Amino acid sequence: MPGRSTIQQVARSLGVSPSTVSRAFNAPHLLKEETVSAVVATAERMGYVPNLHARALVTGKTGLIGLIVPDITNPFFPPLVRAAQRAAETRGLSVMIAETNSLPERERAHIASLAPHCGGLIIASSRLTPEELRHVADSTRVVLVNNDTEGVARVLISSASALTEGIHALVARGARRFCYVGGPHRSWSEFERRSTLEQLAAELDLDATYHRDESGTYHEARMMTATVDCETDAVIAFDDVIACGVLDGLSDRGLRVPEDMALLGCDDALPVQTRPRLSTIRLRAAEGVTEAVRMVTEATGSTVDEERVLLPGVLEFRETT
Amino acid sequence: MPGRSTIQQVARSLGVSPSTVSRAFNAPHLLKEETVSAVVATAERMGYVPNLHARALVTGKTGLIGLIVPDITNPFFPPLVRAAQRAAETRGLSVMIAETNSLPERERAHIASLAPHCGGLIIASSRLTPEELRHVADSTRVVLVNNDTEGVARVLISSASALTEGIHALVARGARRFCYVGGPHRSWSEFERRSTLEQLAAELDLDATYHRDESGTYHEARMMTATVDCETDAVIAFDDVIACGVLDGLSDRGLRVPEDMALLGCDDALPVQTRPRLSTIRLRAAEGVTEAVRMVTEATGSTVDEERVLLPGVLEFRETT
DNA sequence: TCTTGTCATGCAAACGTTTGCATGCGACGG
DNA sequence: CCGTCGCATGCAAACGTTTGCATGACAAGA
Repeated sequence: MPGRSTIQQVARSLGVSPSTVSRAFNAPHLLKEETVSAVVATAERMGYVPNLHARALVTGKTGLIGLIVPDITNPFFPPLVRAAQRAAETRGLSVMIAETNSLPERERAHIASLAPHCGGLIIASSRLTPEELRHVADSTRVVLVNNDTEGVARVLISSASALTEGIHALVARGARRFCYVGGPHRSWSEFERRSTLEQLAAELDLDATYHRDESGTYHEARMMTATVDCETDAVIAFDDVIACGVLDGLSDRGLRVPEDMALLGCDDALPVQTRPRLSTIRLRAAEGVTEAVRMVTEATGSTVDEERVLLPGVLEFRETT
Repeated sequence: MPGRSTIQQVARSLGVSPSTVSRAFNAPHLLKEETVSAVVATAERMGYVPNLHARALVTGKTGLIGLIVPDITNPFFPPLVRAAQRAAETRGLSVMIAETNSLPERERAHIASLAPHCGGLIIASSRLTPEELRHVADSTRVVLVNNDTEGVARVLISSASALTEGIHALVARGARRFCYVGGPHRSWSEFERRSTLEQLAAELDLDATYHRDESGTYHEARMMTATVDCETDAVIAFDDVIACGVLDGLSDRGLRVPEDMALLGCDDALPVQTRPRLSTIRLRAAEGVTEAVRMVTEATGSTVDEERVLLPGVLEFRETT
C-alpha cells in the first residue's frame, strides 16, 4: 500500500528519530552517508512523501506560486502558463492558476485568495490601478507581467520597437493613413501599441484613426471592420486574433490584403495560419514569464525588489504587408 | 498593515479563545450571533485570513484540486481549464495545473507530485495504461476526462454520435471515399473518432484511409496533406487545428473545399474563423469538466465512486461540407 | 587520564488550525 | 430551593513537519 505515510512512521520503522528522517532529505550533509541511504531506502519502500502543508506551516515556504491571467482562451496566454509551469517545476514548485476575465473585481478577489497561500504571485496584464498594485506588492511577493507600474517588479513583453520598425517599413512603402484596432482598455500592451502609433503619427505626420475591440474576439473585430475607412493604407491590430477578424472583415467588404490595405498583427501565437500569412510581431512571452518566475522565487524578503525587465519583440513581415 | 494575522491574535484582541474565532467561521450556529459578528468584524479589521496549510494539516482537506492536461496550447484545453477553475472557485477551491506534453513520463511525475497534496485530481486525456490509472485511482480521488478506463470515474466528451451523423450526411451527399487524419496516439478521443469511421466504413461499405498528425499541429497536418489521395471525397480531421492544416494543405494542391473534397473538423474551439467556415463538431468540454469537478469534490471516501458520464457533441455543418 | 572538540543524532518546541470534551452559567420544571 | 438541562465558550490535543539546542560517543591532543 503506497501513498500516505508520515515521517514518524518511517522513523519508527528505522529506529531513528523523525529529525533524522527530515534531515536525510533536507540536510543530508549532517548525517552519515549510510544513515542517509538507509532512510531514503525505507522512505521509498514505505511510499513516504512529505506533507507539503505541514512543511509550509513550519517553514513559511509554501512551494506554490500563483499565476493570474485575464483570459486563458486568448492564444497569447497558454504558452505563458506553460512556460510558468515549466519554470516552476524546475524549482520544485507548483503553480496555481486563476483567471480574471479582465474584471478588476475578479482580479482583486483572486489576489486576495491566492496571495496568503502562495510564495509569490505573477500577475499578467493586470487591470488594477498602480496604487492598488503597489499596495499588494507591499505585503506579498509580486511580479507583474505586461504592466508597467513603477515601484513593483515587472517584466514587459514589449512590441514597441518592433512596431516602430514595422510602421517605418510601411511608411517607406508609401503608407500614410493608418488605422489602429485596439484591444482591451486598461491593458498596458494596448497602451504601448497605441501610443507607439500615436507618437509615430505625430513625428512622421501620418493620418491615424483608432478603433477598439474591447472583447478581443475575432467576431467583434470582424464586425467592427465595417467602420474602417476604405482609404486606409495599413491597419495595425492589437493582436493576431483581432487581425484575423480584420482580415476577414476586409475581405467581406471586397478589400484585398495586402494590395488594398496592409495589415499587421501582434503575438504570433495563433495555432493556425491565415491566408495570406499574417504579418505580426513575435513576442517573447515564454521567456518573459520564465524571468518572472525567477524573480519571484529568488526574492529574499517578503517582497521582491523592484526590477524592470523589458523584452523587445521581433517584427515578422509575412504576406499581409 | 493588512495581510497575515493569526487566529490567535484575533482571539486575544477580542478576549476570546481561538476556538471561538475558528467557530465563528466554520460553525457559526454554535455561537451567539453577537459573538459571531464581533469576531468577523475584528477579523476583517485585522486582515485575518485563515492559513490554509494549517487547516489542511488538521482537517486533511487541502482545498486544492489538480488538473493535468497534455497540451495547454491546443485550443481545446483552455476553455476546459477555465471551466475547471470556475467550478472549483464556486466551491472555494483552487486549482493547480500541470501539463504533460503528452508524455506518459511527465504525466506520471505530475500525478505523483500533485496527488498527495490535492483533494482530488482531474486528468484530461490521460496517456497512461488502464492498470496504471486504476492503481492511482485506488489511493487518490481521480476523475478522468476523455479516457474510458473501466473502474475509475470518468467523463467523456464524446464526438461519436455527432460524427456518425456527419458521416451519414456526407454519404447521403454522395461521399464514398473517406480519409481520416488522426491526432495523438493513445488518446481516447482519437480512438473514438477513428473507430467511429472504421465501423461506419464497414457498415456502409465505404472506402477509408487513415493518416496521423502525431504532434497535433497545423504545420504537420498541412505537410501531411500532400499524401492524401486526390480522389478522396471527404476528410475527417481529429480536431480543428488539424482540419485547418488540411484545409490549407488542400488549397496548396489546388483542391477546393468543399467542391472537390469535404472537410469535417472537431472541437469548435478555434479563436478565429476559417474561410470557408469549417464544419465541425461542437464539444461540451466546459460542461464536462464542470461535471468532473463536481464528481471529484463530492466524493466521500478517499476515492471517487465509479461513474461514467458521456456528453455527446453536436454536429455543426458549415461551409466545408 | 583528562580535556577539548567534532560529529551524528535525539529532544522538544513551534507553526496555525480544528475539534472532542469539559466547564460554567442561566433558566426552567418540580 | 434544588436538580437538570442546554447553551455558549474555553482547554488542550492533534495534524506532520523543521530546527535550535542538548547529548552522547569517540578521537585526538596534552
